[in-house]
Amino acid sequence: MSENASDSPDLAPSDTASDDRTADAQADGFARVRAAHENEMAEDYVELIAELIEATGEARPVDMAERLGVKPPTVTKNLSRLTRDGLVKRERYRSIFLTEEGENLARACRERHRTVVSFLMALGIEEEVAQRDAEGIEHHVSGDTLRAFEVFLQKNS
Amino acid sequence: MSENASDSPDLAPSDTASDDRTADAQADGFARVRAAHENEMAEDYVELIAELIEATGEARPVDMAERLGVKPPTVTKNLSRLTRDGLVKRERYRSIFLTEEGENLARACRERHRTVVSFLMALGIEEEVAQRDAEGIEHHVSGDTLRAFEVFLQKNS
DNA sequence: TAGATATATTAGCCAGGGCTAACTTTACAA
DNA sequence: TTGTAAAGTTAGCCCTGGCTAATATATCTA
Repeated sequence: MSENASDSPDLAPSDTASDDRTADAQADGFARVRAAHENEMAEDYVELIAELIEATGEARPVDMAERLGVKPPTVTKNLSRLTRDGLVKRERYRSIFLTEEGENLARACRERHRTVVSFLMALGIEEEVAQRDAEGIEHHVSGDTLRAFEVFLQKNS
Repeated sequence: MSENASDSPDLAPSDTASDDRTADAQADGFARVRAAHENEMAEDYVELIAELIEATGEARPVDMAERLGVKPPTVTKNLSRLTRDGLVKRERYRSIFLTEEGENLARACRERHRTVVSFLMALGIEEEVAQRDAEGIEHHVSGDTLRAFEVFLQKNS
C-alpha cells in the first residue's frame, strides 16, 4: 500500500500532495472494516436463526450457543441487542423470530455466504476450509467484489 | 451452510450424528473468526508502522492516527498493548520500533496484503475497491486460501 | 534561549461481546 | 401433580478499542 502511493486518479479535495489523499483513502478503508465488525454479530445471528428455523422449526438459544461456540448468556445478551435494533422479535423464555428486516438481512447474508463458499471451492479449496474462511471473509466483501465472484463462477461453472 | 450440511467426510470425534459434527465445525469456524479479530489490530498496526518507517524514516503516532482514521490517544493505548505483547519497542514520547517478532509479522502481513489486492484486481476489481476490501478480507484468509490465490495469480499473469 | 505550537500521553468515559455464578422459568417424568 | 432437570435469564466481571478533556513533553521559531 505504501510502496507506490501513486496512480489511481481519483477526485479528493486536493490539499498538498498524493500523500494526503492516500492517507484519507486508507483511513476510510479502516473505518469501513470497523463498521463491518459492528454488523458481524448481527449478520451471524440472523443467518443462524434463519438456518435453525428452516432446519428444525425453531431457533433455541441453547442451539445457537452451541453453533456459535459461545455460552448461553452471551446469546441472550446479543439477542437483546438485536431486538433493540429491530432485527429480532421475541418474548422472554419464548421462541425467537426474525422481523421483516431481520429476514431480509438473513436472506442477503445466506446468499452472500453461499457465493463466497462456492467461489473459494471453485478455486480448488476444500469445502471445510472454504466454509471456515467464508465465515470471516463474507463480512468484508463489497458489492463490487461479490459481483466479481459471481462472474467468475459463471465463467467457471 | 445449512441447506446441505452433508458431504465433506471429515474426522471429528463422532458422537451422535452429522448434526453434532456440523455444529462443532461451525462453532470452530466462529471461534476462528473471533481469534482473527483479536489479531487484527496488531496486524494493522505493525503493517502500518513498517510502511511509515519505509516511506518516511519513522512512524509517528500522529501519522498512524491519520492513516488509521482514529484519534491519537487510541494509537497510544494500542501501542502500549503491542509493546506489552512484544511486537513493538519504544520509549515514551520517542520513536516507534518493531521488535524482531513485530518485523516478521509485518512482513507476512504486507505480503499477504499484496497478494489479496493483486488477486482481487486480477478478478477485474478496481484498485481502490480492491485495497478497501483487502483490508478487511486479509485477516481471514487461511494459508490454504492464500496459496490458492497465488496459484490463480500465476495462471493469470 | 524562551515561548508558542505541535505532538504525545494520561485519565476517565462508553459500548461491544466474551465469561461465571446464581436465579427463574419451563418442560418432562415419576 | 409435583419435583427435578434442562433451558433461559440476570448480575456482575473482564478486556478491547473507540472517544474527549486535560496534561506533559518536544520541537520550532522568533
